[in-house]
Amino acid sequence: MLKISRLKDYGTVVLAELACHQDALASATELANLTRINLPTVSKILKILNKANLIDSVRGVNGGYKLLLKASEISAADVIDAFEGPLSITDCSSSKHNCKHEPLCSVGPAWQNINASIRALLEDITILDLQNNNYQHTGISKFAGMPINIETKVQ
Amino acid sequence: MLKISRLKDYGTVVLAELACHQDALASATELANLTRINLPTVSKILKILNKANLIDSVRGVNGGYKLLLKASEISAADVIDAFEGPLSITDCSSSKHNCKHEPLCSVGPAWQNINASIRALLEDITILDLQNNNYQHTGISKFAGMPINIETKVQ
DNA sequence: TTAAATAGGACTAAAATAGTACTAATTAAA
DNA sequence: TTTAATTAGTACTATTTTAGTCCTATTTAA
Repeated sequence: MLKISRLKDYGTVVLAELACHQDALASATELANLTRINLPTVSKILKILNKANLIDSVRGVNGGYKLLLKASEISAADVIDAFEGPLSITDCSSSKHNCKHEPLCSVGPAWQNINASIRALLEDITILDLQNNNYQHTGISKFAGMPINIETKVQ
Repeated sequence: MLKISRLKDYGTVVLAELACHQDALASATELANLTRINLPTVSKILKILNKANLIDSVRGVNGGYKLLLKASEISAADVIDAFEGPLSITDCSSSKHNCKHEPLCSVGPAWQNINASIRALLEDITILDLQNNNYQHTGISKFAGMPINIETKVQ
């Protein structure tokens, strides 16, 4: 399936929530309550986002987290990168080539372009866009009735 | 990670190989040799593609597979659909909503638009494009030097 | 000194994925 | 009519990835 993991999805939710707090600190506990995501999971996500320099942390009593950048300056691609480094749609769409199939693979190079396109798409979407749901794409209308039917799984 | 599975990637490779054979039948064994993908795996892929009506099969001695549509008529999205049904970038980007977070989730609706955009992108790419590596996207140049570094894993 | 909070890492459990193996059905050709 | 080549279908196992939890250390305000 072409998908981002649940943790990354939650990552955007937590960032969006942090954006609502502007420069005020929010603790992991508060964020867990606000987002209804379990505390240990929120905590884990915050550590990852912090390590990726998307948020700032303050330890000790009354500590917490806040955004280091504005919501409009954090892209969906940044979030994905925070969790695992730059994305790649297939193993061989990476720019490093050492796939044993490569000499025979007829489709590899094209995936690299596709990968770049998807990345470009995700670079253009910010946490602010996600919050406001103001992301629009010219091609959307074409798929107005498209049959998406992945089951929703909650923790 | 935002990625399609290896099996789907192989699916495009096998389809591209079949496209080279035009209307002649190619057996699973031949295709395995040509693509260097293990026979049992190629066999599994062919069954899936057949079930999805992307290819035709003939049983018995001298049997094999061939494309049902032209390479220019099969999109990357078709291949993904064949393996698992329509794609969805996050659980909640589906049009069916029963996520317990939904009443509080600030980002869900936007993911649905992003999902549609990525799907539109993949709908526009055909097996022929993949073969010829002639897929081009206006945004690519922007990411010419982008740091992709996912390790390549081969079977 | 204490309590609230983050940091980091280790661990377990669950889910997804890949790959393999086996049996049945089909068909051309000997 | 028998045999061998070939696909169909299904079930199984192993591996990998992901999610989630827990514990201990560190920091800091009160």
